[in-house]
Amino acid sequence: MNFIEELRWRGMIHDMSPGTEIELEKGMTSAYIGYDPTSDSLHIGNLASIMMLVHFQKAGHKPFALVGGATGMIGDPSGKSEERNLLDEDILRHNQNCIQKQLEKFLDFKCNPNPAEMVNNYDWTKEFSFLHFLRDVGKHITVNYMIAKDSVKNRMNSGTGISFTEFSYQLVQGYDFCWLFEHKNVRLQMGGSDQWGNIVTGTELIRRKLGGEAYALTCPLITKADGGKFGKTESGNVWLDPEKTSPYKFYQFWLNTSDEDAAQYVKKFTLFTKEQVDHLIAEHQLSPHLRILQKTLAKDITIRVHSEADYNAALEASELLFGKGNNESLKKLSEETLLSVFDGVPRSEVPASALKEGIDIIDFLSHETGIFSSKGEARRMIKEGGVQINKQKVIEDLRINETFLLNEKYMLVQKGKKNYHLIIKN
RNA sequence: GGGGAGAUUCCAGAGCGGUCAAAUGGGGCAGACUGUAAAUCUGUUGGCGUAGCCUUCGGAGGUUCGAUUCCUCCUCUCCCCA
Repeated sequence: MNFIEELRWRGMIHDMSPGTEIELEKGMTSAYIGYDPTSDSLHIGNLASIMMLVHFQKAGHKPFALVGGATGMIGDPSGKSEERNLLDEDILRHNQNCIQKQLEKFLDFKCNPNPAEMVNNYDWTKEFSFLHFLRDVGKHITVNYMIAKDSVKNRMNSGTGISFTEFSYQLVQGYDFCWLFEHKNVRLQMGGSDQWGNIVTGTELIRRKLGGEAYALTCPLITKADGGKFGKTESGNVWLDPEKTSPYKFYQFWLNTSDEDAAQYVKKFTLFTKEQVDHLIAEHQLSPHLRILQKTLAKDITIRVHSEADYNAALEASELLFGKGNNESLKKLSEETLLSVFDGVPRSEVPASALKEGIDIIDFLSHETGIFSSKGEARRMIKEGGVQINKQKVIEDLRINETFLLNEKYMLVQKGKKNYHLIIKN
């Protein structure tokens, strides 16, 4: 199965320029995708494009990951319109290194003959003078052409307008493609469907400036069946960096996807073959309550992004918290397992002396630990049966003391079904 | 510059002198059901406490026994005519 066919059955093609498939059939081709280096970690919103590069490399082509040190400074009008800050070079390099480390989990940067390669457009942009840019790049593209782009048009019609800087964005990105075409023989740029306009400016620039033929391929935006935005939770982005999003939370994110979404995500985010995926979906439909799709999806992605050990820990934690876990099984845990299971769960400390005397449950849940922002809220939730300590529901006139401690040091407070809080005796 | 409308608890949006911590809907949170789902149903959604009290309805004053509701000024938003 070739690259395009592979993407096609996975539903990862939104649009591509004519001739792309023929070009790829000619032999090993190079393609690139750009990443924003404004953070030192990628998030799962980047996952679809990463997978495009993975499939690309697996099909025997050479993938390039570009970090947009230069473009990141300008701000792409296709996305949100907030002003961006200039990143200084040190941070930029740091972010680039972190991003490369994450990409190494997916792409092979060492294999032959098609190792992945990382580039930073800051390298060929930083010395580029304004005049030089106007003469060398701006001359080839008409303003009429640029204005016709949806991203620009929308902003021109809106009350806020568009700054010259952001207007120029497509030229800077287009120049990247041009540069890579010339110096790295890159023939194809890929990305999310929102990047189509920018990518095509690149192919246009290549045609006019270099007389070359380059191609564009985009994948659809990842959607959720309920219309919500993919990749966001109440607590923000889901990051690939375990420091920012713990493997447990990461695993939970995928486990909690809806049936429809899971079927879509298995195709897009795992490397299972078409037969395997069809089989999984069929199996899931036979017995949806087993949630085979979600479990397989969560396992596969967690292992690839983190590790087998992280997956096992996340699984263990999940079973303990949602499955057969009860007061007894909690008490049996060693301190080490306890801490690893609740890694990433919010914590607060309580002085040993207070526990010795005993604390009123309401004070304990509000002032003492900050789990609830007011006593009323704590009281209300207890009445509703929404508070558990060490997996046992609590009542209002309870006093918390040392007998509640696990391993003589910890206490697990649960607000509702999914919100855990680890209390540590200080 | 002239004329008009409005600013209410997370959002939308009622209230138009006491019965208003403030209708209703949405959202959030929780409970039941369940597959750690969806749908549905129920409860809850200022603080302290559970008698009641305290701080809230753009800001500052005023009228009144009493104001979210009336008056004055200020700030901001929107609409129409120039």
